[in-house]
Amino acid sequence: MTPQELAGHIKAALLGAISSGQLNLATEDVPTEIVVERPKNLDHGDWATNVAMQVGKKAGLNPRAAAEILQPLLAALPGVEAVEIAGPGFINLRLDAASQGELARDIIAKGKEFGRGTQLAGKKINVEFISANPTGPLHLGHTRWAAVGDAIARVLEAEGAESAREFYINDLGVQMDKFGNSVKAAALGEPIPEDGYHGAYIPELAKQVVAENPGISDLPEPQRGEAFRDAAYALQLADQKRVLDNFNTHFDVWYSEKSLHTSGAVDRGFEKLKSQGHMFVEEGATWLRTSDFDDDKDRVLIKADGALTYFASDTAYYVDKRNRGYDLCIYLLGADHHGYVNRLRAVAACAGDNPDENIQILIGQMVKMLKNGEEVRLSKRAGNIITLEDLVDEVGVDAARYSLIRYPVDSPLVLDLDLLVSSTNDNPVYYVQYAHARIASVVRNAAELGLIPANTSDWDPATFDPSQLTDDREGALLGLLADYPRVVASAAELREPHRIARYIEEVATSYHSFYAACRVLPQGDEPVTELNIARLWLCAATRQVIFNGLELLGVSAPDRM
RNA sequence: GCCCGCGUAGCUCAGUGGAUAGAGCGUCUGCCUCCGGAGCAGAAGGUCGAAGGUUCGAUUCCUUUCGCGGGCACCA
Repeated sequence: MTPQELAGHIKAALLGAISSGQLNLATEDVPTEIVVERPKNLDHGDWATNVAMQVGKKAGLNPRAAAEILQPLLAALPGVEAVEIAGPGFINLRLDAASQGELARDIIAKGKEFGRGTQLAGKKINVEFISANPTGPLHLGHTRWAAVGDAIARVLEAEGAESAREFYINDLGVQMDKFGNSVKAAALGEPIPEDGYHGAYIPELAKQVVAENPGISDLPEPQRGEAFRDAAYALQLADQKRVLDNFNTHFDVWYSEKSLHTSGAVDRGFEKLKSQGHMFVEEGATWLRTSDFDDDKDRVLIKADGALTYFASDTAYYVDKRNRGYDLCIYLLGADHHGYVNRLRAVAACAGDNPDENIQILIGQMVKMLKNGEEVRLSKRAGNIITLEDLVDEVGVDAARYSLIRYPVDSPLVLDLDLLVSSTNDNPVYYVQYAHARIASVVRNAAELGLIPANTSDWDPATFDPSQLTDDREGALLGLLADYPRVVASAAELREPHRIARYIEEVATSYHSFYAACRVLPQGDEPVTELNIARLWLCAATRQVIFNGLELLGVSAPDRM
């Protein structure tokens, strides 16, 4: 029995108590969602609910009295072994082994589908992240979002949303010209302009541009400058794509800022804003009255000299996303962009949307790398910025992704490289992957011994007797596995994939504990028992949950390490 | 000055109003004749920055305050 099913039963019991007159409560005072949780302390039971405390007051009873009315009704439920009232009015439920163990069968039947939900079914969500200038390698700040943004999209999809990962290419403006001029200068052997780009990748890029474009240095200006800029841009963007692909983050849409202007999207955006009545002209400039909606000042769209601001692109881009059919636009921005939150929300409001529904902006704090106890500041590739590739070179893709996703994004993150390459308990990614590999090994051995087919999809449900799983550690593990769908749902709702990571770490811990105490395979020439088989089902179910969880993080689940 | 985030064990950090506040590291004590010891079992370690408030109940929500980090543009 899953906690969701249990919650349904409890609600039915509650409604039953009302209709039979045992409980004097209006049906609209029945909570729509009954909270069923794993108690922190498992001595309290397998599951706990606080409904009695929620409805007690409304029913004119103290919480314990309300709990006492519900107690016999819950005790009569199939699969419920014991019901206790504790503390201020918690109702603690204990399931019998068979009912609790059924879950393993359910998990194996569902496979990769286990844990997926429908909370966001039918929603089209645009998740925009990284959006770096194509003028250099991706740095550590981008890297955090490369991992977390992708994981958020995966988690949203697990709850039924149709999500698109989108990369906004800032390919317009003076930065591009500075970049082009820097590459050109490097190619021509001239000093790179003071305000240009000085990373070590610039001369390399220059070499490549010249090699691929014979005669480019001999073009007349301004064609030469443009040719350098465009060629370097193409190479740099391709490099960003390559790096991200290698990082297991695959964008669905690469959206060019320049194309906003050439496609007429900017004009359409302005029309939209004008039609909503929030644009005005003052001192020769055209403004958007964002201060109508919580922004601290109005923003310029068209400068007095007729040039468009960057903010104009932002507004057009938002309107364009909505025109492309996204119900919700999520922006994942660095801490240095936090001043954008209110103005972007105001843009949504100015476009006639609901900022609480159609737009969401998440701010990620800074990332630092530590090596030998000191902050790493120098990159081989890019001089004084650390790149995504530097991190991957040091620790590999799995450890990099996992450790970036493992923490909530709103606190600054310090990655200790020495720890991330260590193969022990203190390195969470290996701890989790190890549990997965260990289970795979047990199942492999079982198949070799002829206990069970190698592939779980060939396992015969009739051979599984869940009532065999009576050990406390088996119960603890099963209860934890049952919680997985709820963890995925809350990770999706809160856009916090780190919850998945923390959860599968708990699963790994619980599994190791079970494994140490409960022998799975028969020893020596012992006969095969139903208990052996039941434990194999539990092992396979655990492996599936770890696998599914790692997949939502974009981290591999190896069968051998 | 104004805005945002963060203050939880010696360290790095979890904890979307619930029971005795958790994990890893570090320190200390145990466990390899058999399924992967990259593991397990246990001990010690806390005025949840501070003060008020809301609540049956606050680390969690609100106010004030102290400390730390980040941000303010007719830049991109």
